[in-house]
Amino acid sequence: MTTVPLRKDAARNWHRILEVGRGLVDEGAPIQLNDVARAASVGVATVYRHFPTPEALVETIAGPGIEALIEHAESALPESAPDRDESWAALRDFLFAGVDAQARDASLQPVFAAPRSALPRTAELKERLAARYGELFDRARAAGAVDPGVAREDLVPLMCGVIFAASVHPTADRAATARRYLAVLLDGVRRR
Amino acid sequence: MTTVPLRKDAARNWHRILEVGRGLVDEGAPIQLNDVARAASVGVATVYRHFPTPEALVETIAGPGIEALIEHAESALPESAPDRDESWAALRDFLFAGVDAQARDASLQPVFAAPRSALPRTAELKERLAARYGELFDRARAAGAVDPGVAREDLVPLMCGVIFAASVHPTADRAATARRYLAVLLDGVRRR
DNA sequence: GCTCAAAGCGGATAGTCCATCCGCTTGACG
DNA sequence: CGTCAAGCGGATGGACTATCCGCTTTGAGC
Repeated sequence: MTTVPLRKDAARNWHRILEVGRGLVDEGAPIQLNDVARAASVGVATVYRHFPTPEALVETIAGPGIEALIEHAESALPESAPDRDESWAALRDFLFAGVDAQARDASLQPVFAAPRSALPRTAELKERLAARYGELFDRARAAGAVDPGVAREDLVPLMCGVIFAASVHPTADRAATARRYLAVLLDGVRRR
Repeated sequence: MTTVPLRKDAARNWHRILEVGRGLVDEGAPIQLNDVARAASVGVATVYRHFPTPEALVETIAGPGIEALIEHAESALPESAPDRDESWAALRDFLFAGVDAQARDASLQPVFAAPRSALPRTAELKERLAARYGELFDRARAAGAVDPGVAREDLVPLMCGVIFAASVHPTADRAATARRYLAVLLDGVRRR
């Protein structure tokens, strides 16, 4: 992955495109690369060169958000202490953080929900995040805090499901609904 | 809603179109009305006349599935007896039935997940179904079997979320995963 | 500061897909 | 059988996608 540094103009355009893309994502608009080009005052080909598909653009937009989640997870992990309640609390907090992030940043949802193969650029990031979540999960599970019917691989799907469910509910505040649903779900995930 | 009966040829075409549409839905293909027309040996305009959008076609395809769920619910409801465990079991069984149906019939998912306003044709059916689920829910709730943080209006979103989560999970058997997730979720919904 | 190779640019345009319109056909009914 | 409205079909304009290629800009080397 040794990338030659971009030429000055190319870097400028890259940022402009990303900015426009971020704006579109935030307002929930569908991403059409020709429109992005016009809005960024850039040729169509320039957009397509940097981002061959809308998904590639969204992926790149989502990058920082994923990294933030990873850092969040890493900063809190090392304090070990596999006490049952603590390990559960740590897992729960990160799931809430993940749901909050997805509710806040619309670029995350499609990236998390997409199959691994569809997102070459973020595959490695997702891997790292999954590994962090997995560690938290394993600790909680080892401490006996988790229902044995739930596995590591279920965490991301379940988080996506929570966000999706909240977006189906015809409510103004999607984030609050998502938190509520996650709370209910976690009552089921927690072992009794 | 007094509809003039269709002319013989129109009815024939209508069925052909629906059949083709059902096939496409079953194989998970995206629905393009021009393709449907060709596959049904029918003019494009004929398809558009019956179904102005792909959603309208899916809606109609989903109709019988929704009706089956309604009947299922109605046939079991009247036996009243608001005993706590029984009312919970009835609610649970119908949620499982709903999830199973969605896993089996791909046309249901978009219809359930769509906002009321987007689906003029099925709005009334969805209403009826929601009313049935609502009754089951209210009975269970009145019997104290349900977590007070969950409301009637949450049932459909949560079911959609379960299906969505299962479809994110990279597994062969989506139906089984969905059932598993629903079981976990219901552990959280049930009052302890 | 000048030169020049190559990295990068942009927009014209060919390829697709979508949905409407309108002249023709067919079924219903007396 | 004749009438005529309901219904048919596909040609076609409009929108969107993505590529190609001739031109411009950059920056490394002198």
